[in-house]
Amino acid sequence: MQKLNPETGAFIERMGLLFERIGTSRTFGRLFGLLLVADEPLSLNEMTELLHVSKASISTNTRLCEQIGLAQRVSVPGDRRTYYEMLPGSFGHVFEVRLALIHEMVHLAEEGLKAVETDNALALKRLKEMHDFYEFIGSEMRAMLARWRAQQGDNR
Amino acid sequence: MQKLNPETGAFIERMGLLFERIGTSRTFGRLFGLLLVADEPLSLNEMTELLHVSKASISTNTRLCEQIGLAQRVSVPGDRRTYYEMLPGSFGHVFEVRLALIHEMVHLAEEGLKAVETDNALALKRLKEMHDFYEFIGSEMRAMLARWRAQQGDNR
DNA sequence: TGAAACGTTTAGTATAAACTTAACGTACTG
DNA sequence: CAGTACGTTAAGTTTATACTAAACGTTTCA
Repeated sequence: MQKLNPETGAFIERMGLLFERIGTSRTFGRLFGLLLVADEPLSLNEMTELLHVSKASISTNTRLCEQIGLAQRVSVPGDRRTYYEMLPGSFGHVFEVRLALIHEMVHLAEEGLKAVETDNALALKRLKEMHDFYEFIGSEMRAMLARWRAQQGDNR
Repeated sequence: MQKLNPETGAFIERMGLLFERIGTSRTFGRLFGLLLVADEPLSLNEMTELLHVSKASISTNTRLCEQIGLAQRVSVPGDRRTYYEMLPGSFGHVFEVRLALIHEMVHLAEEGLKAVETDNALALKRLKEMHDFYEFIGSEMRAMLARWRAQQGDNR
């Protein structure tokens, strides 16, 4: 992967913008996009050149990718560079981060129910709605993810 | 609602921090938290005092709440202030914003499939996974939300 | 042993987001 | 008609985030 065709470059930029909207940095999204379309594991220098981003930034973001479980390091005998490669199932990992937030919403709603005055019927009603909503959504989403993974396992 | 008890204040702060993590401003999250626990519609001045935030910021954020469909304006005859009140079903609205992002992911995956070289089997495989994943998750989530709403409707 | 390659870390910088202050327009009220 | 209340808008400031440049430590090789 010495060079990107223009369409692929555009795809990577859009990944950057979209990931920015879901709370990561633009560079992180671009990097994830690059790893997604790579035809082979990439070294830090390659990523630096393809994305026109500093070595330091790539180093930080690749390690972040690895920690989250989106990419893995690949080593080659007789080569001291470290290559990175996207892992299958990454999208599920991205999704799990959202699931964790949903569960925090459930807990927070419980805190709220304990916090408000007992005669504040409006607040109690709304907090109960919040609690029930996120509990419902959270458990459904977890089940959904499990179904996806089972289905993926079958397709191997 | 002249004053907040300390626990409710803590709840509001946690709402601020949690909403910050899902991409809004901290103040927006606090405001949403305040509207959630309010025992009556609140005026701009009340919100300013309860949250210790400037009038300008409250004005901006209440209008944002209204646009998204989280709150509604309430007017009182013989009173020229505007009051705001949280709407039931707000959590579903918050959720719909996420759904829109999922659909963008599907589109972006399609762009990617058109962009990469046809002999890049790895990229094609990953982009297909991305596409199928978000399509699956997106349609399931939409169905889930519809189920929630139907169930809520029954409980009225 | 000295030089080069590689990746990390640190220090400094740029930028975007969101706040406050203050000015403003409009509409009531005495 | 002057003064006040209310909400919006505009200008300026603050802050956090994420970048780059550069120094660094380690390893490899001539």
